[in-house]
Amino acid sequence: MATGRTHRPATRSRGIPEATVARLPLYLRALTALSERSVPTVSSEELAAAAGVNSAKLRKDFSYLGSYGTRGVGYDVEYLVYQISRELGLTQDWPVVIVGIGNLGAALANYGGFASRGFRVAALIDADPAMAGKPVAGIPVRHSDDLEKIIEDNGVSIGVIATPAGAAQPVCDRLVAAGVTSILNFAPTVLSVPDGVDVRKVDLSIELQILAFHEQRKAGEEAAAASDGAAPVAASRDAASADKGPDGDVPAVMPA
Amino acid sequence: MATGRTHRPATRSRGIPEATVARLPLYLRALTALSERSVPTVSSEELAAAAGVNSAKLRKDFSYLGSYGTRGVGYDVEYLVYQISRELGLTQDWPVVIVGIGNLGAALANYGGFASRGFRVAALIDADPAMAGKPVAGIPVRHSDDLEKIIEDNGVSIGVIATPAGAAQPVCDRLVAAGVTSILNFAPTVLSVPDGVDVRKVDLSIELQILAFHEQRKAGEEAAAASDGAAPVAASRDAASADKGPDGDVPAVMPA
DNA sequence: ATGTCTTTGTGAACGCGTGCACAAAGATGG
DNA sequence: CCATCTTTGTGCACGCGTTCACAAAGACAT
Repeated sequence: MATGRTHRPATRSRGIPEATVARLPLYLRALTALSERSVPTVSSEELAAAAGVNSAKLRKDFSYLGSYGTRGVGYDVEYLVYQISRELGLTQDWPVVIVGIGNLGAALANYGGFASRGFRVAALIDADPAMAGKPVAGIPVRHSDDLEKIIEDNGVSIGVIATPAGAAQPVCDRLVAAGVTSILNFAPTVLSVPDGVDVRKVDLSIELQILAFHEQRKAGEEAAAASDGAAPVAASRDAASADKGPDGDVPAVMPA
Repeated sequence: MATGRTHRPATRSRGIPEATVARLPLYLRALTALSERSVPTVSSEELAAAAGVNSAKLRKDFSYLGSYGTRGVGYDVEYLVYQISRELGLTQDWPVVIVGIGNLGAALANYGGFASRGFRVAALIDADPAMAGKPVAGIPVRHSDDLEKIIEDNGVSIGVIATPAGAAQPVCDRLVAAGVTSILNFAPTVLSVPDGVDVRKVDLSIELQILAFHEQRKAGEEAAAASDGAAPVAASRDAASADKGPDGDVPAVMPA
């Protein structure tokens, strides 16, 4: 049990590095698990292992929040859960709208982790009139004509876009015009937004392509040194395609 | 934005920086759009705008691949599409398995962008016997008993985990043991894998929490304009959170 | 009280990624 | 062939993030 604390209100709490912010939810998840197991305190080493990061990094991350640990003991789990929750803004309620109730949108609406931590699905919105009124995850779908009104009535500041690529930018513009200032974009498009609006994107296709790159590299390393210079452009494809066979998909354009 | 993770010290991917690799799919998408509009060449400035990045960054990224541009003109679109595709390993076919066919898994299976670029859903796998044989996105679901056999028969090296959190690590272990070396994890858990296996994670909850942090910060800055003047910068955070109104689930541990 | 032992918090060094700014390369026109 | 103009490719400097390593802080035993 943690004892006497001389915690000052963290004089430098402004300016938490972005990389640290991105890890706070990870720590919070690990801490919540510990809390449910009624673990009173945890060391940076243990918590770091649970969160899958380096312990020095974790300690430095926490140092941006303040001095919340006790030397020789570790961190009080409950206290830290609260501090991180507060820092992330999870002690308040965030109404969220999901726009585009297709396969993905429906899956997101059903996602349990949504409501678990301060986020509340205020409305599901779709452009298809046939969807209107139909309940998804227990919430009736609203037509996109009502988008602005829904945003305003519920004080929504976070929007999730799960529309097809072509509809994403128009939807985004409407969301922003209606007052949304944070957007989570699942559509495979680059959104352009005015200053002051945050956009984060989740892109399955990009993630897979990054994995494919590393996968190819691994395969190429095993298959000995297939020297692949930059100059011999034409037939450098033999590198790692042993079982490839013909593919008629290669662009014929090959400038000299 | 999805956050990539788990990189061992040796991240020298033939000299291409990780940050560059992560942007290549973005360039590829923009280039494909240009290609479909039969645009023959594009300048770094134009392409950068389309991809939502800085033009200097784009040129530096391309410089890691080689000298594929023509000064005074720009880049040949078709040629660049091919070069990037090859670099990312998209000129070959990547069989992929999706494990966990719930709401999310089904949505992923239906996702069009999957097959569009070298990725082929080799199998859908679920632990629920009632799901077995049932077609999802035109593909019959297989039971997880057959996981190892499916991996081996199809030469799968990329696995997608869309199971509940509790099942993710065991599934991951089985995938890795069966030969999978790249994993895309949608379950809200930190996966531990042996060296040589790449893991990328996509976590809706984390993305929302990051947005919430920035959202709270924006709200706090507006309120700071009408500040009382007692504690202008640092301690205003405590005051700001105190005015968040009643929220019932604050941990009791609240040291003064 | 004093010493020992554990663990935090952080100064400092290092490496990666970004953006600037410009010389070199090549196209284009006369 | 020469001059001019456009755009690439990159050297360089800077800032952020990571990691190391250790002094300081506190718990705990004697």
